[in-house]
Amino acid sequence: MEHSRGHEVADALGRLLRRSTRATLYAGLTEGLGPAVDDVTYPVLSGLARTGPCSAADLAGEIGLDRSGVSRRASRLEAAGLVRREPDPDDRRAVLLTLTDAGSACVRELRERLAERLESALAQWPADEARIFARGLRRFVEDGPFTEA
Amino acid sequence: MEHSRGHEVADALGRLLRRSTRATLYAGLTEGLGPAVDDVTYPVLSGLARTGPCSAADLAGEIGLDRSGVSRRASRLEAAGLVRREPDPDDRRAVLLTLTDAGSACVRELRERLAERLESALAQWPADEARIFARGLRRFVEDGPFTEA
DNA sequence: CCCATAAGCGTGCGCGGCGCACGCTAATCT
DNA sequence: AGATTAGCGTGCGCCGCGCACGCTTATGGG
Repeated sequence: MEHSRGHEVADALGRLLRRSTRATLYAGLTEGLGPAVDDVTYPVLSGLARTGPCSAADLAGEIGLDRSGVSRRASRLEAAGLVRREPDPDDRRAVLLTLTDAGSACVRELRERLAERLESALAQWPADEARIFARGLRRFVEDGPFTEA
Repeated sequence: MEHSRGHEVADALGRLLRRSTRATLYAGLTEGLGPAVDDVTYPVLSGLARTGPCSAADLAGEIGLDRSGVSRRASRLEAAGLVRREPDPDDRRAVLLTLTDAGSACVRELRERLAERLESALAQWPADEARIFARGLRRFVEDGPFTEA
């Protein structure tokens, strides 16, 4: 078949990922939140909000880059008062990255803004189609071709 | 509402984009196709296949990065015989990037591999859900929050 | 109990891609 | 015809990334 489902998804997915680097979706999203929070540091905040207090190594595995990068980004966020480094009570080598209250508020604000954009993008869709798409996207990410590297 | 549709999509989308950089989806995809074709040059090939012969500037707009980057990537692909630079017959300043036969074959192979991966990921879904998801994703990318930068 | 090995962390370093800006050629406008 | 504009390739500086090193601390074996 000329246009299988796989091809269709592959095509759309490729364009999606490509466009995302252009960052029309994230453009200006971090406006007014200080220079420390941008599209580079955002994954750390977001991931940290998802996992809770967490070592840099574990967080790196979660968001998919090197431990060193996470550590550096965390340092930037720490300087801005959005992330705190706490000693792990169970292991004196380890350091737990934690969101401060300001950090939590920041990620909440960002998620709100992003959700708003997406909401408006989906607003014109047929309701059940939007519902299935949202569910499908979640399922695709969780059970999809990303399981393990 | 605590978990609006927008939040759901935002969450899944963020994880998707983050995971994609980790490239579990694209990992090993370009195996055996020579050193010139990788996840960096792939967008140029893919975009070129979509647009047909095209200037570097236009292609840059299409895939969302700087003209210079496209030009450099094209040079790599040109050296590998996958892309050819042709003078634009209508404008002697302009240069049209074109896929060679080998380039076309290469992008066809890549799309095939990627589609295969996605197909198998979607295979276990309820059929109509997969269908709606695929349609939705396409719609989301084309009409969605990416229109214009 | 003590020493060797391993785990966790931060950081210096080299690599590579990206965007800006320059110089050049060719088209367009007055 | 001269001036301005558009299109192209490329040199340059910047920044993020992954590797590897040194340090501290936990763990396991003699």
